[in-house]
Amino acid sequence: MSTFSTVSLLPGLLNETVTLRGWIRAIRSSGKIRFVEFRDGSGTCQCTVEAIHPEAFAALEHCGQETSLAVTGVVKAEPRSPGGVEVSVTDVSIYQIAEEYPISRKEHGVDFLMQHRHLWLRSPRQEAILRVRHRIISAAREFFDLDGFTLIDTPIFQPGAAEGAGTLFDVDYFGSPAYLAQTGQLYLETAAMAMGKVYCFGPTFRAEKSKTRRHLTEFWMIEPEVAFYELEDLERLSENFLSHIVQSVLQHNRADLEALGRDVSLLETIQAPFPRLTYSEAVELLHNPALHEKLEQELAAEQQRCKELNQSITDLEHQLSQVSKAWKVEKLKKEIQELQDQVKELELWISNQPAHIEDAKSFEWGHDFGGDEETILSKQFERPLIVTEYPKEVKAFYMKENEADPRTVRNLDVLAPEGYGEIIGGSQREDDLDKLLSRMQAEGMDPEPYQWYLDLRRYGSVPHGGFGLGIERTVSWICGLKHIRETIPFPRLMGRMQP
RNA sequence: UCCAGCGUGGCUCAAUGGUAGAGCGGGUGACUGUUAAUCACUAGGUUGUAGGUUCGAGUCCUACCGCUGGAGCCA
Repeated sequence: MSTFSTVSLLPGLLNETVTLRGWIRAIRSSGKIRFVEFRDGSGTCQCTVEAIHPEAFAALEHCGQETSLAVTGVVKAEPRSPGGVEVSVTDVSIYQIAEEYPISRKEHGVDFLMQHRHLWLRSPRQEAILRVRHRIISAAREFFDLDGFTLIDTPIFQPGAAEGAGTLFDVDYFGSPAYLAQTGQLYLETAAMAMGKVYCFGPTFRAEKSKTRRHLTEFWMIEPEVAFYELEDLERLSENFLSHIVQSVLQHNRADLEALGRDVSLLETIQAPFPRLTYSEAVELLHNPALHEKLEQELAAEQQRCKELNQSITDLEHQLSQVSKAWKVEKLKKEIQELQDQVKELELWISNQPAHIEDAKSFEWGHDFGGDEETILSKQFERPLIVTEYPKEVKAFYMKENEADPRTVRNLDVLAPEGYGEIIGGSQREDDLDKLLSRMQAEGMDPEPYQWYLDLRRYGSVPHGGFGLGIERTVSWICGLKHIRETIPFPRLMGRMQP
């Protein structure tokens, strides 16, 4: 047999002899037959090796989890196999025998898994997330590519700050200071003046000391920038863009989402148009007594649910005291553990919520929304929420002033549903040279290093704008994850660089 | 940076201040349909580090280190 097949192709190869190359996810032995849970990156299938093939049978004698091997055998429809298909193996060729693979099929702690991230990636859950991540990225690029955008790569070493300087990673660039990119935007604006519709996709770096479930120090961002686009155009672009991504994932990765336990019905509603609020309307909503009442009711309902969960735990513990079979005890213990985790999460939410409600009531126009305000606002809608026209003071210098209300700028944030927070931030850009200069002056910025950027306002300035989508927060939302660390193969977090 | 919790075998966890244990994983053996297989046997420990209290410390106290959760910070 000179050609190789993959697990994903097996349903189309019934009764044919195939050779697969991959790894042992698990192996069980039952006297004269061995069952190999075989994975090759394209999928998982069960392989059986019977003692009537003595060489193949013996070859698997001492093979542990993650042993690499090639198997040859006949593909059979088999209802007793988990996937409905299995390979009846006649030949086995071992690449390498793996001994004592550290990640067992039982539960592990976060620290241990993060230290073994390079091996953790082989687990079914991580595979599913990686596939969804890939789909999100390819759908995002497909959306722009089909709409006449040109990909422009912007530099990662940058001479200065586009955002707050306190959050830049500085590097020594042959004796001169340089910084890792926080955004490709300024460069992308120049490219939009050349190509009209452009986007960049690359890693960005933030030195924020944020130790939360939604912050990475290195994350990937895809940023479109379009000449002649104004705020309303950006709103439409963002909702069509997100809808396309979500629908693409639903079309291609439904099995992955289900493996992750994602409530897919919540994603099916994600279609343009999205709800829109101006910042001022959002502040009014936060002050609305009807909202406060709704939040109070929600709090009471969750407190009730917490009580019910505690009751269930008590019931299970009672059952536990009457059960003696080892496997049943294990099962009950696990159920109890899961409920206890839920209660913990719920109690945390319940303890934070009164302060969040107070924050909403006392929120003053002019401040930026914190995570709690974002969560409250986004939870009032099933679809992502577009919030526009924030106060000038809390936003970046390059954002275009709003003519109708000069206290605000022509920007937009898109907040993901279910409390996943801001996934898109962007704006129409200030295209008037004098206004841009006076804005920079007001921020205490030296215009000298930005002359190249200011040239755009000197030579054929036009209205334009763009936004950035954070890939990892999008993955987190679409997969329904609790923590952003699982959204990227090798997360860089405050205080964690290994492996 | 602040607050809280946790550090016990490779992993996940037990252990009133009084002889450190279990499950999984590893090893050996049994079993021709397993699904986290099952059953029997077996090896594996300076309880994060350094001090202190005590007749006696995994357990109490102090400091440090590490991790987790949260707060703050944050296109």
